[in-house]
Amino acid sequence: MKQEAKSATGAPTTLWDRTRQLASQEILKTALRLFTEQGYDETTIAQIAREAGVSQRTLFRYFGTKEDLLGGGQDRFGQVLMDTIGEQPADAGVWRALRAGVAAVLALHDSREQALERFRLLHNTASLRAGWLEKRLRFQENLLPLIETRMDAATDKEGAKARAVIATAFACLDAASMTWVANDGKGEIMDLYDECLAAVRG
Amino acid sequence: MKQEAKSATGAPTTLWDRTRQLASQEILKTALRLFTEQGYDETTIAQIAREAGVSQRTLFRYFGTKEDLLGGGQDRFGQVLMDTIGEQPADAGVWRALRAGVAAVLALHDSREQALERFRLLHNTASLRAGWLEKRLRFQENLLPLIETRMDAATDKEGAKARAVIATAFACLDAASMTWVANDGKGEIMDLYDECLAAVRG
DNA sequence: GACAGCCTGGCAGTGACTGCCAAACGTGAT
DNA sequence: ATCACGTTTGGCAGTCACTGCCAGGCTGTC
Repeated sequence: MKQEAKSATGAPTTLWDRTRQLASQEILKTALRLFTEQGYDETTIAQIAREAGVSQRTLFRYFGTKEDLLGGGQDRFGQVLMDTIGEQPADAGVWRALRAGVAAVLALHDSREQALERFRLLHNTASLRAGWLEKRLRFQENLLPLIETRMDAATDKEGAKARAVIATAFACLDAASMTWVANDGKGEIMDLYDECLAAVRG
Repeated sequence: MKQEAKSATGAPTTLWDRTRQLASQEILKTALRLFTEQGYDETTIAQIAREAGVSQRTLFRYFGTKEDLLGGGQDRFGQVLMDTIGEQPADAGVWRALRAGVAAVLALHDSREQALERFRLLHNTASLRAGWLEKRLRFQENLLPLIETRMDAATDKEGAKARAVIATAFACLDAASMTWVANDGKGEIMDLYDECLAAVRG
């Protein structure tokens, strides 16, 4: 726990760090391959560990849960979301701020293909969906204070309205990404998002 | 599989049916008690089975999963939702129809206290929340055709807008029930729902 | 080169959940 | 009352995700 890690320019990376990263990538790659090949539920941790060349115990040390093997940096999503929304000008409305956050998160994907593959897996696997929705709820809760300050906070007793607004934004993202996947990645998710939000807000 | 069960007036209920129902209720009662006493995650299936006087195997035959032990008839929720919305007059808008559905589901709870207890458990237990959200997503998907016909369906390629509208309604229900729980059951959920929807739709 | 520290693998255990099988029990006909 | 039949039940073993614990190996430091 000595915090030696140099952030950007990885000059003084120790061998450990490099090995760690290598193993991590290998595990992630193997997992994603097996998931898409045979499905999430049909792939066991034992199999991933075996094919990645590590022990189950080690795999669990890198990724605490099976879900974490998909969407490597889900925690990063939350961070980017918070940061982006926080950086929006104070006079930008809630909807504009939320839109910016959503766009920023979507921009995080490495490639269109990877994003499509992830979303497809996500929307077609019940167990994954559940986990994802849960994690997302936590993001929403973190966002609450940020959004509340952008609304007429005083009259609101317990943040019900702010919660509803945030949840609606995510609901539109959901609808948009689902439709995007159903159309095999045709068009832009953000366009769909805008359409959805327009349909909701009349 | 002889379909002998008489629907309403249970006159010709066999001993089997009665025993079944009794056991089912006993299990459900025990589970709810233990969940509220010591928490969902801290309660094991073994304990519930022991205290309810049945084997684990039997418990799993009655309720397929641990989650099913809470919210005994979650499937019924979906049914009532569909039925109610289907019965709304054709010229009622989507929002009115959805509101009626939400209200009908909320009216299904035995008592205010029970509803509060359930919601509290739900909102405070990550694993439960996940399962609930997942099940709800399936309801939403079932609702799609019903809502789509009430919107200008033709222009919509893949039901993105309908999905967004439905998800938004549930998002408001979420925000409302969360706030309701936070306020220890003060006020009416439907009032909060209306407030939330108003905040979203401007 | 030696000591300290992290990383790894293996092992045993927990908890939800499932398939299988034999025993117990309700049910309808004789 | 009894018998055959179908249902229900409990126990057992097994799978899978996941967690502590411990010994052994490799790395970094002095």
